[in-house]
Amino acid sequence: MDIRKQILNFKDYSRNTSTMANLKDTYDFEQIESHYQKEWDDKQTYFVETSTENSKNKFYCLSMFPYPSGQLHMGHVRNYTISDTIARVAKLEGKQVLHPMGWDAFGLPAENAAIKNNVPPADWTYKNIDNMRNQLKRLGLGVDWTKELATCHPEYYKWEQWLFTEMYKKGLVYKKESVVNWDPVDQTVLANEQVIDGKGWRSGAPVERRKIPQWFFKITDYADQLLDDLDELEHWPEGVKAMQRNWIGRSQGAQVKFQLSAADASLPLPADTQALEVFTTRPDTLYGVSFIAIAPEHTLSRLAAQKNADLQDLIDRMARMKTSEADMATLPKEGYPTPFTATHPLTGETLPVWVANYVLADYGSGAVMCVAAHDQRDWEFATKYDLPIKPVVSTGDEWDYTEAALTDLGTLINSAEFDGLTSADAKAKICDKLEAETKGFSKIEYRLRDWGISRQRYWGSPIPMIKCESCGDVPVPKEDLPVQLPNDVEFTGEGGSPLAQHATFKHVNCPTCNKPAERETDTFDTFMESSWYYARYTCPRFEDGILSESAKDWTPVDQYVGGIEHATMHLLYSRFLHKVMRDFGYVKSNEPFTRLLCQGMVLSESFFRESDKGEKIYINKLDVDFERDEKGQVIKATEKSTGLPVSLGALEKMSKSKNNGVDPNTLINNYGADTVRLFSMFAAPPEQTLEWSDAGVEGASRFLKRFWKLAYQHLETLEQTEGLDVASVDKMDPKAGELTPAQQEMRLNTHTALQKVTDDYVRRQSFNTGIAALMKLSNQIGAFEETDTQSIVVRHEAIKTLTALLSPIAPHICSEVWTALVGTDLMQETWPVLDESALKTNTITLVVQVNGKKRHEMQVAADASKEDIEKEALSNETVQRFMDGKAPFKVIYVPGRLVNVVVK
RNA sequence: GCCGGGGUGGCGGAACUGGUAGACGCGCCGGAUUCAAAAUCCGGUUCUGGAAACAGAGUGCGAGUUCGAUUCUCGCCCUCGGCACCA
Repeated sequence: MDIRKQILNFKDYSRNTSTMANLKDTYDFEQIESHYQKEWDDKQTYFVETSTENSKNKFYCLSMFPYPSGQLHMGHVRNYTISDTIARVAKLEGKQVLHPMGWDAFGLPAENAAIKNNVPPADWTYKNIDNMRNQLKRLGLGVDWTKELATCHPEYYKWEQWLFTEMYKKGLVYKKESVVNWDPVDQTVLANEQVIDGKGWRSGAPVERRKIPQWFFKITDYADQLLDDLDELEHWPEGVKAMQRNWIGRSQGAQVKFQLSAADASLPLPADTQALEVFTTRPDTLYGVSFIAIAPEHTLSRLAAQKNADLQDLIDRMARMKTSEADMATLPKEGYPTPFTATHPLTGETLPVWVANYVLADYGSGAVMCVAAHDQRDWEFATKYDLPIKPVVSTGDEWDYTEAALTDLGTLINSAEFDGLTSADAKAKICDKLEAETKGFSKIEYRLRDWGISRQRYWGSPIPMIKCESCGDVPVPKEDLPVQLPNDVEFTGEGGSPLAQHATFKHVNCPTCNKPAERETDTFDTFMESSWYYARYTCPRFEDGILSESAKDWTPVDQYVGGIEHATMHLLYSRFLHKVMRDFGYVKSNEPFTRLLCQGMVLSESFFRESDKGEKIYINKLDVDFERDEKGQVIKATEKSTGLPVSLGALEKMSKSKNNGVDPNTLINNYGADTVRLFSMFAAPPEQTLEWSDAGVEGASRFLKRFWKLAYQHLETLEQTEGLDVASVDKMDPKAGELTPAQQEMRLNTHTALQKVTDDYVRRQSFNTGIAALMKLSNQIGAFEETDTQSIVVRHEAIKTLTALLSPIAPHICSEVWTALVGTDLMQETWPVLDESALKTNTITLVVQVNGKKRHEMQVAADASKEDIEKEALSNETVQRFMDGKAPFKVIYVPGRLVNVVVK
């Protein structure tokens, strides 16, 4: 079980100079793939020493590590093929490539399996890891397995516990009450996904919101840095950066104080709630405030509910809601008036105080000032309850306030001495006035909330804190780390966390005063493990600290590849911990991931028929017969076993429940890893969704067979030519002597492809178009049938180039072809060198348009002058026909592209 | 609801900086090979009209900017991802 057992002994293999293998006449992927996978393992081809020296030319390529569910799925295949391709390109470019793999091994599924099958989570997880590692290896990934780590291993979580205690000492950790989903029947805390329609997934009981003390990281201390440093991330998708900016949600506004009074003498205001502090991003609309709204969980709401059964009902219903923002935002607006009023700080006006279900208790103070005229949510609420709508901003145009709120900025009206000011000026001036009268001040607020890291679960890293009656919260000292998870635990899914129920885990002596104390039984949020693993990969067995010097040299990650679903949380938390580790002196950079590629999901068609009860029964594609029309469109589908008609469902993310998953293992058995990799990379650009297609896989397989045959036939021709052998051809210069036009064209095609594929792989990361260019080159090589010596040399260059360029995608077949063609180890080779001279041509094709429509194509000399080109274009018969006898009004010439003749 | 993607032939996709819409692959159609089939090879394949040459239309919908828009702007529709305890 110990992952250190995975470390292999290194042998010193010299460069492979084995004698050239003759290719077999058929492509035997099984034999080739197992041979090279073994060879790479034996030679430790992908091992990299994470030394300072090597770091000067380093390339750290990382894919988001998988949760070890036990089954590799196509999403994994896609993710790891993308990162593997990028890593292999970098290796061919001569870089020191670190491409590690590990396991995000803590999480709910292991506990669920424990409850269901009575298997200890550790056993279940380690077994899954073994399975998945074997499956991953069959993909032929160029991964340095000596760097493997699993987050559930005590040697990993030890250091994260230690980091937590250091953060605690630096004041970055605090404890506060926070809401969880509570299942009153199972007496346990539920994750959001375990709450279905407001009910516990196992008990079916209505879930309650309950406040319990939990640990938080002060990520908000880093909010400005997290926001500002996004500008450094040139190679991140703009969309992801935008999502992070919105998530952090920095906004400039004002904190305004409203004095309260109680209208009902029997419900006096509590001593500590004589005023409400609200935050607004629109202080310019302060004169338009028509009411104040408070959250249902607010102290005043509960107070008011004592005299209002309907309000109490609303509060109860809200207490049964899930804690998610999406649920809150889609709720129809609902509220009740309270017997409290507020005084407008500037006008002295009396304003009603309402309870409103759209006010979030956890944001700010749980109260907002409502400007019905200029905020859409306030407007909806005001319209429903007939509250006043007071316009105080004008854009100069007429506005119908019975239709919607006017949310644009403008010029102030009905705002006393501020009338006529722009919204921007008014914001500042109103803040000044509030400040002068001590009724408010300007303030920056963030949407970002502190990161709650406590989970009431077993299968996570224990939070290393001890609660002592006399010393308070005491972090576990370094020498006592890690706080290990006990194995003797029972799983029932009831009664809360198994750790809290464990006989001895909880009971310890205080590290400070040695009196009996209680250990924290909550574990870390699993985002914790995934927020620093990339740094630990650089020194996974380092025993003297969280990170060795390697981490300074080998971070940041140069290329990170993973799913778009991690755009906000995982990436934000990682960026946060990276900055913390930087401030502690363990890494040097500001940001953990220099370049980010977010790959799309893998989708496939789903098929179903409806049962008598009207439920959808999903049927695997393999169990369906199809009838198609002459365009290949499915016109009829029936279930093989029953003959019943089957409906075509949507194109959906592969999942068990939709029965539309494709098993990578079966595919590798049938077609080989190279075909599966090729299809995954060819079928769509990496960041878009990928639609699975059996026919497409067949196509990828056919291409590899054609490629094989091309190489095989080339070698045959070569051997049959007198005076030639592979070794001599490989040393001959393809551009020596006069080339025939066909040979010149072949070289043009080869180097055009080389140029395009290099650009597609490296700059654009557009692998599908790169592969398309290679398929085109392959077709061109197939059409080049000359057999004279010079042509063989030209073809040799073409096939060698094709092999090298295809190798990051299909490494096994290319290794075998390369060995036969060149005799060296392709994995030790470098990227082909572009011959600029091969790209030169004498003539170019130009398009001639009339009024923007293509009407003619013409060949011109590459160095023809603008005048000559325009003259020739205008003299063309077709062009003249479309000019309809009129004189050209304007002629637009785009060099190398087109001539556009404009007539009126 | 808020934030961020996506929408192009029968299908997946290409067109990179506003300049030939449909590269490459799949499917389909025709042909070669075969006793036959599979496999393989060759040719065709956006739609409409036309025998063809050719013409017209066409990138989710509606407007706009431009000599020229899949690409830029504005307004919609559909769809996918995230929304803080799935990872």
